Amino acid sequence: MKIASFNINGIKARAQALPQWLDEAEPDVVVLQEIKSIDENFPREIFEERGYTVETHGQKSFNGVAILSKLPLEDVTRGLPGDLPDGAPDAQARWIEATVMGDTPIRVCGLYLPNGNPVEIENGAPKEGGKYAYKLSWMKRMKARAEALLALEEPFLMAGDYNIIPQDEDAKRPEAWQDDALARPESRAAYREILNLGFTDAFRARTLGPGHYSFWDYQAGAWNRDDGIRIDHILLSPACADLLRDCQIDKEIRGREKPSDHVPIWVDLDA
DNA sequence: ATGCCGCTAGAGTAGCGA
Repeated sequence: MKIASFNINGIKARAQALPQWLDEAEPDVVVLQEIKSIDENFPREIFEERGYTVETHGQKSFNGVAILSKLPLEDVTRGLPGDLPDGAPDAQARWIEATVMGDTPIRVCGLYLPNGNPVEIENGAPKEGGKYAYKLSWMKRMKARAEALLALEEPFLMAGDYNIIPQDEDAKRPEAWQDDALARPESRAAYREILNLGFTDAFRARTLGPGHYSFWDYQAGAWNRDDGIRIDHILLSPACADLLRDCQIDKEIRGREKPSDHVPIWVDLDA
């Protein structure tokens, strides 16, 4: 079973490039981020005519996640459990889950983790109500959700745009990112807290060393200089890691016409 | 030091987010 993650940076803008990649890569399941569309406006037909079931969790203008699947989906849920630190509900559409009913059912979580910039520190702590505090509090909620799913002892994975550069080797120019919300120590620590629950970074289970990226900024000729960062990840639960056959980043997509600034990452599971 | 892109509002550019 091939499961992919792709931050498409706007479904309308990717109406050509996304179906072209789908037809070539033929994933069974895809989690999408930044659909930037309300559910009613999502062009379901493009995917349904290719045999995909479509489940969206969108909002106006920003964010928005979705799951496409050629296999039946069960128990679809939308939104990351938990509220904002002040108790208000989280209005941002960044999380969707479904169980993919293949030979071995796999719970798939699609996520769009907050970017977190600008970093605002007040009295040595992330400023309350700021974007960086939101990112870190969201990661705490994600950790809680991961713990709840681990307790079920069933294979699952969490795939998406994590907006986290895990280590310096995951950036062409790590010094340029050291104070950024994607790489700051608090961000990396929160990511490791989740990882240390027992997850496997699927890509790093197969490929070591520098020079592997999933995002290249549109600005400053980043793609032409291969000035990228690895921020799209697929974390596997222990039972799911046992099923891993392969994990790849489809880098060449970035050099095509009207590309997203991210490229797809996928796993092949023996499931 | 810097080069972009997608979205919305609402009429040309401007602001936001990333």
